[in-house]
Amino acid sequence: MIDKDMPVLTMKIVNQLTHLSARQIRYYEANELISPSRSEGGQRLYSIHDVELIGQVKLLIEKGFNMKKIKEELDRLNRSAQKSADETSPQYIEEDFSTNYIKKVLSGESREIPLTRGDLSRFYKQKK
DNA sequence: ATTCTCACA
DNA sequence: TGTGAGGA
Repeated sequence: MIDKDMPVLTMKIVNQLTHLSARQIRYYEANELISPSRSEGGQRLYSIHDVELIGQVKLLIEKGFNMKKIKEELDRLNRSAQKSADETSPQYIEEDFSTNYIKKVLSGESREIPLTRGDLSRFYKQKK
């Protein structure tokens, strides 16, 4: 199982997953919209959860929201969705399709990854 | 080969 | 937001 909060994705992978530039992704971080961890060498390591967040940010930007508004919106969505998530155990990705998919990405076996936010969400399952 | 920070002829 | 410099 891969925990959704495990920091295992490099910038390159996230670029492919989100179709966003490293510049844009770092900019989101500068505005406290995401909080990737760092490797010993200082490289950012993103979790699946981070990627989902980035996808939401991308959508809101396309709707014309500025960074301040997006942060407020994200916080609001988080608070309402967190109440139910807090009581449950950590979320996991299904061991079959999504895990194999992630492994392909991590191994570099899969180069082009035309995924949209909507596509990505289908890889996850809420564990109750 | 990748990513990081900083700064803008 | 892009991009080049300079370093890890």
